[in-house]
Amino acid sequence: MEYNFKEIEQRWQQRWKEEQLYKVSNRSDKPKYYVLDMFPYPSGAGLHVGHPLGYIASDIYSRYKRLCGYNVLHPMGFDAYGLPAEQYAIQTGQHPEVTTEKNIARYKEQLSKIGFCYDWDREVRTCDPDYYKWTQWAFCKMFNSYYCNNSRKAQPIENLISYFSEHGTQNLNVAQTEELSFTAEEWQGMTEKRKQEVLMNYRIAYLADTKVNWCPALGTVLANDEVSEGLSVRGGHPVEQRVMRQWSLRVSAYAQRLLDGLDRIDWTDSLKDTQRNWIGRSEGAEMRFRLAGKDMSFTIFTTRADTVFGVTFMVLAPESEYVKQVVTPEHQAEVDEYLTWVSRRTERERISDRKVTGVFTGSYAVNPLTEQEIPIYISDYVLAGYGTGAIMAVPAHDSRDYAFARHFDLPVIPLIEGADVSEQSFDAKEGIMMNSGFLNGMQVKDAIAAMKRYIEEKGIGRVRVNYRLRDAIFSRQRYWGEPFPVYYKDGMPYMIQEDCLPLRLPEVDKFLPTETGEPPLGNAQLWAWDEKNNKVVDKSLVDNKSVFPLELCTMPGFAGSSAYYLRYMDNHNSETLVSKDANDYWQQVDLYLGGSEHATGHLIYSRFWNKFLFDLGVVCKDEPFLKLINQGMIQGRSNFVYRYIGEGATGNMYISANLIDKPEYKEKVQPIHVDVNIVHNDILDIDAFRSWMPEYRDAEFVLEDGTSLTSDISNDQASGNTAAYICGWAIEKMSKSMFNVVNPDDMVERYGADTLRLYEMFLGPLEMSKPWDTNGIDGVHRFLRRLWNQCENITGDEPTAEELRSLHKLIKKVTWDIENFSFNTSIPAFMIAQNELQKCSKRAIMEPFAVLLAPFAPHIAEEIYHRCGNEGSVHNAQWPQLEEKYLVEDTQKYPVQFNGKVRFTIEVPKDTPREEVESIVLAHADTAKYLQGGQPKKVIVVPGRIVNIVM
RNA sequence: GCCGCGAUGGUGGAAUCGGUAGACACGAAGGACUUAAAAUCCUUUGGCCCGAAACGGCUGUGUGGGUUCAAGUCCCACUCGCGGUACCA
Repeated sequence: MEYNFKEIEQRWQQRWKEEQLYKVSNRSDKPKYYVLDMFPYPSGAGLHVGHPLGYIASDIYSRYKRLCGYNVLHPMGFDAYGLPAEQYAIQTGQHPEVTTEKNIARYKEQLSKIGFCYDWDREVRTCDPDYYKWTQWAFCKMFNSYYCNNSRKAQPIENLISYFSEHGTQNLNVAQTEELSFTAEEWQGMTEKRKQEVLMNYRIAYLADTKVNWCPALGTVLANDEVSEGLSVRGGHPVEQRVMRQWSLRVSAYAQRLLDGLDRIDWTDSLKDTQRNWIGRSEGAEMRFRLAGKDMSFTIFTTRADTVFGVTFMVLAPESEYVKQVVTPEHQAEVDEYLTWVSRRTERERISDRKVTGVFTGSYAVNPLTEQEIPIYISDYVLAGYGTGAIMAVPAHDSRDYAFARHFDLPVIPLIEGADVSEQSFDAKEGIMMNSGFLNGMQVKDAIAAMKRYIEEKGIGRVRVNYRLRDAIFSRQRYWGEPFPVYYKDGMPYMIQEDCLPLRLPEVDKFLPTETGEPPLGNAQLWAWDEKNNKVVDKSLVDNKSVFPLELCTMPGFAGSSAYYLRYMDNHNSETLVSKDANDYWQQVDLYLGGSEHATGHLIYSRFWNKFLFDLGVVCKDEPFLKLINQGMIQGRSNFVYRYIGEGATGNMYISANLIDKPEYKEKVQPIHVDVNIVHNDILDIDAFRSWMPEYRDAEFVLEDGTSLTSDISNDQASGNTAAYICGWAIEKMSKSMFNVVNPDDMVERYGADTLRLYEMFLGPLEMSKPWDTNGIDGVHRFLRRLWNQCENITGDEPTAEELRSLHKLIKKVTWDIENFSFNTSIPAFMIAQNELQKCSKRAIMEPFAVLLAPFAPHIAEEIYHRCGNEGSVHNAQWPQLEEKYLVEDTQKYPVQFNGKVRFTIEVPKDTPREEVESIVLAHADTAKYLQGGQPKKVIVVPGRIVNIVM
């Protein structure tokens, strides 16, 4: 009987659905295992063949764990808020909800065809009010919390308020935007509004004027991880710097815990390194520099306290608070001009153009150690957001300071013996100090420590740890996102009561900013908060007494994706984000699979979010994802035709790939992308090409054998031309514009889901990037067809020792592979076993075979399992147990090497002693031949492995 | 620049603990079956050399060194490719 994959797959998918095979309970005696795929954004383009790679791997692992007796949670849902749907809405007027709904339906259809074991009853969507209720809830909790550095956890803001009324800021050790100082009396004397302003300095979710990445084209602010090389990651639009009042999350408070936590989780080193770099911890010192002739000082941060004796100038960031205090009247105009120029530069210009710029302020600072006066400059190579926004410049030992000093002709004082600073700075933290007073003769490392001590003793500064990690900007001037549960009273934000959540996203008549430049929610009519009745009312009712305006920004993409893994544990719970029972049972994600592109975004934010919830006592684990695997990208394999552009070119003649290096065509052809779907094994379907686009209708070709094919088709047929047009190829990103997108639906249609799943795994190691080449898929499809035919009539015969050996070899291999996420090597193992067993259709062999195959190819495995006479599902079976006794062989093969080269092999009884193996080899007829009369110097016998004779 | 990852036939890749490099699959070539095609099956397939033949020789895992009886695998230096990051003091 023909292997009718379509019929088999549809039938079983239907039946599994009816029987709710994949429904997962939160109550079970079995041990739990939680497998999670990264939250997909349902884009309008649908899935291409690269997307399911990770899903297939996680599906295999989930099914394997299930067969091993675990209760496996393997959910799927959608990160449904986001820019593309909204941009589409702006262009077409189609409500993003409608587009999103449609895209999700398409994704689910595509996913279900591939036969994943998701429990769809647990699906979540970030745009669902029942879901974003908990996003808003967490935000309120963050607003009402501050971070205590002593207890190293988030605390209720009330604790801080009572501390202030008793002690003011004395001995306060908490995360804060800037260091404030006031007494208990001063606190008590503050107005309500002033108190609220002060508290903003400490809240974990806070409103502040911050320098943001503003993207004019998208009309919104973007987070650092949403910007790459000065362009928005989504859409590639230019981004500029602006100061705006924004919601932020005090992620930086958790910097140290985010760093420490990395040591306790099983992620790849590269991913951990990326996060460590992003967090960017550096230990250094803050030091106060007095202003010459003024009763004023400012603070800088340095990791090279040892170099104070070499400071020849100071530099402030253009945005630094200190700038206006330092500029002298004579230099005001020049400084203003510079500041204007800097503010006009886009981020992109700043990155691409590295020339030295800056301006002198007219003021001098006093070096606290040498008492020398040194000029203060402003330059944009100093960043306002890091350290204190001010540096002491040591040109001899910092390349940026060096460039600046050379440009402005400032002195360079070398501080390390033997360092040549005539051409460039000496940045390495090594060597012996000189020109440095009491540090002279010390190693750099000791000098840094000594200077830190000195600074603290003399009260010039203090030891300090800085992090590169910034607070996350949390406002977006967009429509399609979670609304903030916030209204404004006297200019200060207040949270909507918990029991009134969710605050639903209102309807708007257009998705663009308002005429006054407010975000799209400014277009909503029903968008004001009635504090008395606790409900949303028409904004015309705003009286600022009991009815107040609501926040107009929405939350960013990472808001909804930061705690979704918790919601899957208990997605129907309307009382809490996740019940204690459910959380205690599922604990955390055991295996998380997804792309490494989330290293500095989602994977930082959700670790932060989870730690905050952990501090609140809502979750029992302080790390969300125990083990994480990055799947590699599937790249596209593009095909090209080569248009002739040399002499006499018609612009419509194409040269076959292997001819283009010939002298008559070399450098006279232009490669043009051609749709990979009209190319098979690099041979162009000429008719399909001619009808692909009107411009190719009369295309002419020079074929592989050098003959030409004109547009006169009858002529070609008459000549009986059998040569082909061969296309060139290249590995590129899979994208529409390269015409190399391959759709999983087409693959399922042509080969079936089981073949697609097997082939995606067969392509190569999960973590590595690899090109998709449909050409190879026939191989795995043939394997399934052979297997199908082999299982036509299952018998009850006793298996032979050979057959049992093949089976148990397979059990051993596949079990090891799955445990080690080496899925690509399992497929050949199945092929080899099938080949060894091709005459075997015994139930005792094929039934366990089917169970082994079930995680990889669930449909055909189910069919074979049922042919073996089973009623229940193969997916409820038990993973076959390896029995080593079947693998034991009674003989042992030894390759025999002479000077490391294998010459022949011998076969001896198993467990032949080393000495005996040696004498057998030396007595072997061929040995004399290879010794060529010489004597072996040494004979190495590695028991069970190899023999090497050294001559 | 810095950090990370990678490089093995025409192609994707295998070699899991330092022990027969190229498993498995694609492609290609040849053959069987067939009126024919498709499908299926069989043989060959890293390169070079010798030869009537081979269970024949040499060479071979990006480059150059090294350690070892033995290196794709370990060490040192380098080249190229991919990804991340970018004035973080």
